[in-house]
Amino acid sequence: MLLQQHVYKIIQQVPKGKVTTYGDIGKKTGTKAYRAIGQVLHHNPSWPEIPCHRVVMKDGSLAPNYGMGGPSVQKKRLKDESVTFIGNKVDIVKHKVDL
DNA sequence: GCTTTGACTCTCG
DNA sequence: TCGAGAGCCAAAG
Repeated sequence: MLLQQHVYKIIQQVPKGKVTTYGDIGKKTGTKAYRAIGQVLHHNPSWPEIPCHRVVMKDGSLAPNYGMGGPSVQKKRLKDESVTFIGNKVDIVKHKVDL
């Protein structure tokens, strides 16, 4: 399966109110090209299909160059899904989904 | 068609 | 503990 499709599938498996990391996706897909995952998400089709706001860095930080108005929107969306924040980072310890 | 760069992570010094 | 280098995939120039 293409890495792209695999990544999409993993993200779709993330339940509401939970988040995942690039590293986890990479491990799940069995690839070490974490950058490719970000690249794929950058060119993602649309929101409902690919909730890239549920994908954060390993330490819980949001993407610095996040589109659609920057990380603020992503943060807002996550908050709307009952995701707690620690300063400007996601509470990855509590919300990191264990696939 | 090849080269460069990018929403990353891990390992070594 | 912090900084630098390597590895991998995909899209754009």
